[in-house]
Amino acid sequence: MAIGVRDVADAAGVSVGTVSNVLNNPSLVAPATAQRVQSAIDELGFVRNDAARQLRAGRSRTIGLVVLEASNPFFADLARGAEERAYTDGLIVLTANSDDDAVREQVSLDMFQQQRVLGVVISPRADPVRIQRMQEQGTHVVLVERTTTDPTVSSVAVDNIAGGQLAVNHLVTTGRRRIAFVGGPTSIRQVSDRLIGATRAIGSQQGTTLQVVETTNMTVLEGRSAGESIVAMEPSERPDGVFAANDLLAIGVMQALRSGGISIPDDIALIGYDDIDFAMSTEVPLSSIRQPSRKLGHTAVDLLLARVADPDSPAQHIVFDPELAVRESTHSTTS
Amino acid sequence: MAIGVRDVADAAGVSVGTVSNVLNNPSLVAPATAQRVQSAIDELGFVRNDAARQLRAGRSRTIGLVVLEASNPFFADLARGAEERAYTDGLIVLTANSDDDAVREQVSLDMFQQQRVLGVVISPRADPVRIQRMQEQGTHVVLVERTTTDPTVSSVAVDNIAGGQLAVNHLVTTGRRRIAFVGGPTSIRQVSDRLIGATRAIGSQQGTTLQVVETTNMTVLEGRSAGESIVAMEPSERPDGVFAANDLLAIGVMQALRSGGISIPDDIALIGYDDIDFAMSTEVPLSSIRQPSRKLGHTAVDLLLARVADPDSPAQHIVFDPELAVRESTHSTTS
DNA sequence: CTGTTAGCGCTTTCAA
DNA sequence: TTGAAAGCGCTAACAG
Repeated sequence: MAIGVRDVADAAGVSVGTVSNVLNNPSLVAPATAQRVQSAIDELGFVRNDAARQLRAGRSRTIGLVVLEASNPFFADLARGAEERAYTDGLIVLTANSDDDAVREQVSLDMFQQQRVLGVVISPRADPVRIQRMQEQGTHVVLVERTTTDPTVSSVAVDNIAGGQLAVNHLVTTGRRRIAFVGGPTSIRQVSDRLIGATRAIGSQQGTTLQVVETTNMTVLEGRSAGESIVAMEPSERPDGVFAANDLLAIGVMQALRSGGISIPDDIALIGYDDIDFAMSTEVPLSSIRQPSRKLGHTAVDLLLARVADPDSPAQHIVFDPELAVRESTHSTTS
Repeated sequence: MAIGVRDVADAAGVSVGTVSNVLNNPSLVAPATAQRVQSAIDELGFVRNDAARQLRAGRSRTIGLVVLEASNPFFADLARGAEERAYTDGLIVLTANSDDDAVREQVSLDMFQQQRVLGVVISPRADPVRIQRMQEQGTHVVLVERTTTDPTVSSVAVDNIAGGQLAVNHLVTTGRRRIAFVGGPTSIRQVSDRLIGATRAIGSQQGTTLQVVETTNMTVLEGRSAGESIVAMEPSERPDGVFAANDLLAIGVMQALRSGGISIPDDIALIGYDDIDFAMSTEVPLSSIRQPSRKLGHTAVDLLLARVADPDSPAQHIVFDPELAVRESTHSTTS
């Protein structure tokens, strides 16, 4: 039924080897023959079977990418960067959503290994043992936004501790004293690192306090409940500065505070994290900590391909610095 | 180097056929044997080679999805819906970004065909001839948000003409008379349909006018330039109601109008399209036309699998109705 | 219940 | 410059 090299060869009056050559090593084939074969291909509508190619090659031309949450613009941008980089090498990126679920992540990794991907780029989570095993089995791994003690695994990240410090320092500098950190679960490394940074910034300032409002995930909805719990606090207990572990949460917090009649930034200053495109378009433009998301994806693929090209090359660890983006949501009220 | 069924068989002291059976038809294998084989698999770290499986099966267990713009939350949601549906059947979704570029779309479709995907879900664009050819070659196609004259292609869509009407009727009902449509390129079917709907709504109302501000794409940035051009107009020429062809554009328009000192909705009412999650979180909460994005993805995969299961089943065409979501950006000023 | 074996469609030596 | 033939790793008959 399906057209294969055999059919093309017959139609062009050549052997299958020749057909393969016009496909892969055109220079070895006489122009006239190549022309004839090409016509046959077009006429019959021949489409190469990638499975067969891979089987021979032993490896596919794909890269696996596992993200925590594809609907978070930060990861969408990251994926974008990875795809762009892969595209220039004629590689394709398979994206999988873990939804921060260990099982789904495992399933995705299994599939990727079965596909014999060149390598895998993984954002947070992922069992270190599993990762090590994958590398032993020849599937290269690059970690995004997560460091590891395993010296054989490359990683690319943004300094989350510095980011947390940057955020809280900014709040304190603009006159806030009672800071709340909204985020969670803290089992996510990025979250705990940002919290560490926040704590550190608080520690170096007299008369400032930090309270933690833990969330179960990092969505707008969760942000809204966190915001509601802040609205419900005794005014004397209430923070005057909120640092949300990502922009989605911050947006939710903003919605809840405003509908609770609390003014931003007058009553409470608010800063997010990631600086997604929408941050500048929220009700009150949101201050945030910018991460080079696209570049992260791009660099992750770079690192991966470097190891594919030379498996003996040492693992690399690249860390980018976050930047503070100040907008209205943290404008100082006392000049 | 890599572990194959052969190695597992040797280690377990059985034949390759038996190994294959514990993998695919466990019920045919004696429990004790199966146990032994399983141990060998775990011990050796055997990972099935999907390419080989596919080669035998003739088809892969993947579905291809081509979207216009993965960074648009509307498409992200759509993809999400498709993935969820696919996951329940143990299928994986390969997502490709066309960026509204015909070449990239072609490349993606080629890759999908080479992978022998079960079928492809395509949002806008796509050459009808190419689609027909793909179907002839056995790759099923489902169109999203785009109808076709080809009776053999299934499609799922939201009625864009109705949506356009809904939007403009709402503007007119709340007292606006000089309406501007912001969107483009009009070569995108969704855009032209929404414009048709808008025109129709205008046509049925006395004393209303419609002007078109065409954009080259549908991003926040383009929206901002469109907004700036509106700000630059003579006040007497300026519209008092703007209908943006998607929310990203609307957000850009909002930014430009506000920084140009134009009040929303007092001076100009603004309505977008898609009702992405962020629409309710913009500076002025944005009215929009809601589309069941997730459901679109879900349904598209349903339709695809129906045809995979029974290639002779007739093509289906499902059309959802859009809904009006009213928020502050269009609140009537004159009560 | 288990073993043997013939390919799936392609690439790639090796000869001619 | 082209052809013939040997697999890549797996599954699915078919025998035993």
